[in-house]
Amino acid sequence: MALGKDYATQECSIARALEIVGERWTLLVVRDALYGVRRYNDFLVHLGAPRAVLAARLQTLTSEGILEKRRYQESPPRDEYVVTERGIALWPTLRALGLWGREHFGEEQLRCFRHADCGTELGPYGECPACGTIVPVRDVLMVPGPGLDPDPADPVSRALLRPKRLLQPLEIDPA
Amino acid sequence: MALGKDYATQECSIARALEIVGERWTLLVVRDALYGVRRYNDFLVHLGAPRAVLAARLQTLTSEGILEKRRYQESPPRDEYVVTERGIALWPTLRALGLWGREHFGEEQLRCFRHADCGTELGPYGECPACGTIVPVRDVLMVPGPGLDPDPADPVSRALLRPKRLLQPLEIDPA
DNA sequence: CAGATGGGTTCATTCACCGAACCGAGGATG
DNA sequence: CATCCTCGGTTCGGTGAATGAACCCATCTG
Repeated sequence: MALGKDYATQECSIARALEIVGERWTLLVVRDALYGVRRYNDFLVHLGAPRAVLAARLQTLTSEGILEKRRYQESPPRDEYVVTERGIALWPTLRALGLWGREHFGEEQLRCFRHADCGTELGPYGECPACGTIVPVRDVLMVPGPGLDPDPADPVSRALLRPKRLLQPLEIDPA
Repeated sequence: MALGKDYATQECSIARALEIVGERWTLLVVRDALYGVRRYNDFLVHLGAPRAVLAARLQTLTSEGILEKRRYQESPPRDEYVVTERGIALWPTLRALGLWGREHFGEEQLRCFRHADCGTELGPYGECPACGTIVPVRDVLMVPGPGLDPDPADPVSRALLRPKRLLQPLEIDPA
């Protein structure tokens, strides 16, 4: 966690994980990356985090192999941050955390996750109750739930209103 | 999260969850509570967190209904912090996080979780592969894995070496 | 050429974390 | 009955991270 006192004495994989993704904003960056956000500016707009903090987080996530920075156009040179397998592997954690948050502190469902192949809503562990299998992240379809603001201010949130598969790059309409 | 900028604009259950359990040390306190730690001093010794921070976290966790503070003896008056159902519901999150940490950053397994009824090691979602059911947290048996230091310095870590069920109050030997 | 865009860096302020010291109630010890 | 010890904190000065606003620079666009 790169603070004065780290979790080094902990001898625990949870602590080790938190050293990497336990800092403020980090898990939300990964969440957005799974939702298909890839560009610095889109993260910035959607998260509302300070620019310096975002830059630092993208840096660490990249060096830890959770995101990958890659050039997607020359002239002007532009990079995007794409989530790797290691980042995708955080999906069960984020799923569990989101479920806990909704069940204990949220009223309405904000986002709904379905098995893209059959349309069934995912169970608590990311499994498809109909097919009886764990749904790969690429086959998860995210659709807005009833509690979500239907007309958000920022274009990234607007783009996230459209049903889309996880990991699919986000398409922002010029609007 | 009670910082200058909170996650309020996020409209997301993950962000809401992180506002509550996303601060430094918080998830480790919950982890210890699930492991059976209940007393201020035991948390202190095992975590190595600053006293003020620990007190603050126990306070928030209690007011959020994740721990419950209760008198377990008069004279001298002593309280313990017992994890509630809401706290127990964080088990899937911690399980997923620990698994991710071990698979991607740990070498050896530090702790092993088994179905107490049949001894089978839990699957990634906390299910028993033999029985085919999700194992209730109370029926999870925690045993030390090969990577765990067999002779730790503090008495809490030593007590956690003995196989024990989750939630079962920790017994520290006087030693 | 002026302005916009994308992706940052710099900087002063604020705030949380840190560790050490202190504190008070209530046994235990001699 | 004076002292020490334990438990569960609080207080406090110092440090380092987060914040938000400003600035920067290369490249398009009009």
